[in-house]
Amino acid sequence: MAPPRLPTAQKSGSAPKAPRSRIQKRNRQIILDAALEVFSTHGFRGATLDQIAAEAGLSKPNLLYYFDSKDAIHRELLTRLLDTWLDPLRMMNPEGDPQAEIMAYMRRKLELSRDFPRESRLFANEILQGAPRIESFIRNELRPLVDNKAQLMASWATAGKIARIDPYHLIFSIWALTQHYADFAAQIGMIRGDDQDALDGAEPFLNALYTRLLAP
Amino acid sequence: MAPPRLPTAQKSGSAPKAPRSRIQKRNRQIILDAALEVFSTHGFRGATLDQIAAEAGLSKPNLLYYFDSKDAIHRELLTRLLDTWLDPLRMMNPEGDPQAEIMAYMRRKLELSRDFPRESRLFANEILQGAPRIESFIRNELRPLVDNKAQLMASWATAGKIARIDPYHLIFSIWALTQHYADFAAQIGMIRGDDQDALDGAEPFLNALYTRLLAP
DNA sequence: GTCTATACTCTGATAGAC
DNA sequence: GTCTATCAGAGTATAGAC
Repeated sequence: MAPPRLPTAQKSGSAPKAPRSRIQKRNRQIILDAALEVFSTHGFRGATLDQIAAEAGLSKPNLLYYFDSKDAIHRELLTRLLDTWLDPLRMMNPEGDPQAEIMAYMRRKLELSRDFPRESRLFANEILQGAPRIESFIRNELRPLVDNKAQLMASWATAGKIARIDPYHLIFSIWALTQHYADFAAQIGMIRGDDQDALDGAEPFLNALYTRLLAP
Repeated sequence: MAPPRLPTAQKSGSAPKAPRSRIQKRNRQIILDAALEVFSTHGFRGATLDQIAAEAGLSKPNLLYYFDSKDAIHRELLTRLLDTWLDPLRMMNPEGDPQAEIMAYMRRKLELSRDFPRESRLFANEILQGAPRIESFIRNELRPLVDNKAQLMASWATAGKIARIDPYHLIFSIWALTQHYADFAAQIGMIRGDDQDALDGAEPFLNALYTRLLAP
């Protein structure tokens, strides 16, 4: 029951890495899995190589044989994460049915929280720290995309296809409501029980919420 | 323009502390302010006494003259925070108008995010780390209160005073939407600009959202 | 490729002069 | 009450045997 995994980042601009054997790939992946667990819980500075090594079942120097430094491990995780992070919003189709498109975006984000809660917490940790490592990503990639989709939603509102609500806050609300189930899972688990039930109830609730909010 | 401050925790059960001079109180408060800034950004383990000392304008040994340890500073901040954290939900009045009571709760939470964003991030950091230090608070204080108010809201729904929606997810949604503006302020600032505008638009949006959601 | 040993820095905390 | 000096432990990273 291994957790699903984000695709390997393959930025076309990055220099080609040295070829890696199967054992290389395998161990790098084991390390990244362990590091994701630790970084997403404690943040960059709060995490230690000892914890990651213990989680990975490898020795600390062995970690540093596969990655140049603690920072390099963290950077690799962030790169893979950001590569996928924008996909749900990118997929919003200007030609589709406005209400259905927004509902589908919300559901894609909720699925991301369900399938990749650790990645969501890794992202949350970065933002809480002031987003020092991903500021350029937010300004140069996320922001233009948000501006573009906000404009699209504004045009839908003007056309009477959806209610006249602030598109930026609509997007923020989708982020807040979906990511909350991953980022605050510990709290929700202590209140509602650690079963799936809590998350199972989220989808119908959010469906009802956005159905009512978007109706013109 | 000092930020507003949470009231000093005065648990009736705690042992009376030694009397403190004015300079004692003043410096302890300066340290707590600095520590709140650092802990809320980097989490407990990511924060260092050096950072806190620099932020407070005091020497590191001087910090430890006023507090027994790094942990003691952090614990004091959490205690003060939790003491206030439940107030908005506690104030929800079973005798009041259902829709108005829920809207008022949402607004009180939004005000808390506006006035105490660092405290919100301190709390978020704790939850992200799995809530190790506040687990008993969540299980023994927050959970019973949430159960109680959820039951109240369920009765309101049964009586046809509000829409038939899951009361737990309704509460979670209020937490997610209001705290998001404090916890993810860095991201919102990079997308919408660091002005007040972003937060100013939040209240009308959330008013519209919950007005539509709660209507029976 | 993996391990033990270790260098070196950072961090929490203490001692003791003033 | 506040500071300089310093210790002990933890943390990242490297050297070098195997």
